[in-house]
Amino acid sequence: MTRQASAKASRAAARKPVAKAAAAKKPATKKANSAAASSYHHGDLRDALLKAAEKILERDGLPGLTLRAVAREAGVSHAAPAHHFGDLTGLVSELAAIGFRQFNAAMRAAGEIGTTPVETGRARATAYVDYARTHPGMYTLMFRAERLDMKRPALDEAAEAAFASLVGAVGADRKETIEEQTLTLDQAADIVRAWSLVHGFTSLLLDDRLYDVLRRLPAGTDADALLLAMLRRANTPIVPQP
Amino acid sequence: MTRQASAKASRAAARKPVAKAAAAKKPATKKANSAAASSYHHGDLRDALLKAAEKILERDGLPGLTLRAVAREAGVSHAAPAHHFGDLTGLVSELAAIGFRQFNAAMRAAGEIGTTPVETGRARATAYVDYARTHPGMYTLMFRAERLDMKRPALDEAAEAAFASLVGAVGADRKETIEEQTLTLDQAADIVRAWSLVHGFTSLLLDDRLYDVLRRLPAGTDADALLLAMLRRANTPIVPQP
DNA sequence: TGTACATCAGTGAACGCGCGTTCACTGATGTAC
DNA sequence: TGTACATCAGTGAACGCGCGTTCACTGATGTAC
Repeated sequence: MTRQASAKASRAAARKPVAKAAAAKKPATKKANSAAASSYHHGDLRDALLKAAEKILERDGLPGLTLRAVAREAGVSHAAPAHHFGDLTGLVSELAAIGFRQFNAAMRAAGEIGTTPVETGRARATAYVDYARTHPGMYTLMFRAERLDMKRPALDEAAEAAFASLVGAVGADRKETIEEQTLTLDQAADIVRAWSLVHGFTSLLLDDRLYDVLRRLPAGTDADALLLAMLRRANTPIVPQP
Repeated sequence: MTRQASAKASRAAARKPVAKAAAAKKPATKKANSAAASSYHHGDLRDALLKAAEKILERDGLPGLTLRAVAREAGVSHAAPAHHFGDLTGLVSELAAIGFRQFNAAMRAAGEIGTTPVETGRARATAYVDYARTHPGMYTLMFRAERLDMKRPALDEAAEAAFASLVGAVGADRKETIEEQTLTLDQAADIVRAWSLVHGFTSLLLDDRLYDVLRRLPAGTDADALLLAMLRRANTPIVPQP
């Protein structure tokens, strides 16, 4: 079966099975489920569309993420997503907000690890790269999509929260509380330095640009080892002092 | 006049003026110009298509770079680019190779600046960011286009040459000649560290993600100042030693 | 010097595709009475 | 408890758009003789 044919088939049939599955799971909770039990009204389509969008994003990449593809994946008519999100920018921006929340949660959890600043920093950096590797589509969407509307409240809020975490972490390394509203040049430099280092590594890794380095290393040295080595070296001056 | 209408008009008329202009410029040099003087055979269409592609890339971004748009910009039929490059991947890969050559030349020129390693490193980093800022489309194409065929000889060669420059520069900082074929983990760590730092900064800058930092800095502090401050800080440990 | 001819760069019409958007519609929901 | 009705989530047909690809073709070039 071709992909188109399969999509066509599911378009016709998917709505009912989905509704039935939901109904079978919790058949009695009427108030919460009455909508989902129907085959016409989905009940929680907005959420289902976002889940479908994430799935497509990770499977087919950003170019595959279209309103029609999302509708297809969710088994609804192709006009339904526009109903909920207005246009692709709307959907994609809401999806990115979810990404920032996931990402921020991972960062904060990692911040609890380790007893020394060095250990904690390492844990955070590793979590950063890990999130990007397990959610490459999301990461790409969050950090380089031209299509995002950063002024959307949900997205703006989530992105600001992630930034605040970064600022807090750098402040902790500097043994101070950074007043977020006005940064000194030194504080900004440290923030941008940490961010650039790990974001740059992540970007190069996702774009397959570290291959040239990795293949020249002793067999068995993987990206994780390279990241840790880089972080270790990052604690020494780039240019040796005379 | 709408963009479509204008494109339509130029499609019909552009070939002749172009040929005439070329003929007027060097009317006598027969051998070099006999092809360009004709209105049917372009003479150097391959080159003209690449120039048109670069123009579109910088003006409309990667999504605007299509075979048809390139043909339109060059004033030839839309089937002509396929004739020269096979498909979009071919054209885009050749274009990226040009980008890597430009980029590498800029890096090497910057490497001549400065008398101390710190000054030279700063010049190189600045040149790196400057190239990306003056050629954002090209930079994006080179470092994140999924569409590139890195196995194309021209592209592979140009990208490898740029990488070799980086390795050489890091080797100079380490006061050693790095044998490119087999890296130690420490050498690789330093290479990736320098690259990640400047590539990360560049990516965040191009994607407008440094806005949150810049707007919190004293008025007048621009991206250049932030870059220099970051490089200065990068010569101290991330986490202060106890 | 002139002519015939192979080559091939570039044309333009045609095709099918997937997309976003629009819009009159349908059918389930929940509230007012 | 039952009925009427407003609401609105979701449908599906239709539209126009730009794209890549194909292919028979045309017209300039340069070489062979």
